[in-house]
Amino acid sequence: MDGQAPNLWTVEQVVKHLGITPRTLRYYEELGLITPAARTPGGHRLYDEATVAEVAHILRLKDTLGFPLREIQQLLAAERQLQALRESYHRQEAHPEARRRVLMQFRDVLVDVMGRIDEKMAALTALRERYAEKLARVDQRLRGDGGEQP
Amino acid sequence: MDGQAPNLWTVEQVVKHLGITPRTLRYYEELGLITPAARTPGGHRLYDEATVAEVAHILRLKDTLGFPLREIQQLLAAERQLQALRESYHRQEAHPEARRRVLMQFRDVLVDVMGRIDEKMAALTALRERYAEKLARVDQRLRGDGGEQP
DNA sequence: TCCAAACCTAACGTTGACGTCAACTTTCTG
DNA sequence: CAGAAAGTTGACGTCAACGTTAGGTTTGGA
Repeated sequence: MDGQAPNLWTVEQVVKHLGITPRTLRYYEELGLITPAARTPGGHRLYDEATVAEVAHILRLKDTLGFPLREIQQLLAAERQLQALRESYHRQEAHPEARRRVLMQFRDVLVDVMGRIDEKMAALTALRERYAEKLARVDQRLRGDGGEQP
Repeated sequence: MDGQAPNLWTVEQVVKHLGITPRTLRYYEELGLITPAARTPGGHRLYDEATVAEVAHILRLKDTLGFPLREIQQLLAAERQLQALRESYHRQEAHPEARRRVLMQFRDVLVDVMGRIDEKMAALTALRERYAEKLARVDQRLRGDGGEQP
C-alpha cells in the first residue's frame, strides 16, 4: 500500500547539495552514522530526504559544535531510540517502565548536549566582545587620526 | 632598570593551570605561536603571564571556534603587528601612511574573525533551539505520562 | 649530597577525518 | 549502442595535533 516513490537522491545530488565528497558519505556510512535508503539494481547508493537531512545535521554538529563523529554517533543513536519508542508506542507495544526509562535517558543526553552548546555560546560571546573592543579601538584610531594616546 | 622579577611560570605550573601537556606547549612553540619568556641556566623553559594568557587564548580559539592552529598563528601575528605599531607610535617612529595601512589590515582581520564568530553563534542558536524543542517534548511526555498522541 | 621529579631534544607513533588511486561495473546521453 | 560520467569496493596516503619513548640533564627538597 502507498506505492508512492519516496523521492530518492543519488550520491552526486547529495554531495552537490551539501558541499561534500562521496568519500565523506561513504565514511559516515562506514561509521554507522547513516544508511542509504536503497540501492539501484546495480548497487549504486540512493538516499531519502530524511537521510540527507541527517547528514546536514551531522555536518552542523561537526563544524559548529566541533563534536567528533563518534560522539555524534551516540547522539544519533539516542535520537533513533526515541524514534523507535515513538513507533512502538504507535503499535501499543510500550511498557510504561521501559518507555519512561528511554525517555529519561534521552533527556539526559539532551541536557548534556544543551549544556555544551551553552558553554560554547558563552565562550563565543566572550570572544566576540574581545574582538569588538579591539575593532572599536582600531576604528577610533582610524577616524580621529590625529595624535591621541595609543 | 626596574629589576622587578616578572613572575615567571614553569612548564608544570602552566600545564596544570591550563589542563594541557608539556608536549602541547612545545608544539605551539614549534609552530611559532608562542615563545617562552626565558630559560633557566640549565635550559628549562619559563613563561611570563602574558604568554600564559596567550596560550589560554589559543586554546579558546581552537576549542570554541574550531580554528586550526595555522590560522590562529595569522591572527596572533596581526595582533602582534598592532602591538608593534603601538610601540613604534610611542617612540614616534610612525609614518602615518604605514600606520594607517597596518590599522586597515588589522581591521580586515578583525572583521573576518567577527563574521566567523557570528556565523557560529547563529548556527549554535539554531542547534540550541532544535534541542530545546526536543527537550520540551520529552519533558511533556514525562510529565503528563497518560496516553497522548506521540 | 643525593635522588626523585621535572625537564630537555630528537625522533617515531597514533588518531580522526577524510583524500587518492586502482581496477572494475553501472548508468545516462547523444 | 557506444562512450563518457558516475558509482563500487579495497587499499594505501595524508595532514593536523598531539602522544610516546629513548636517552640524557637540571632542579628542588630531605
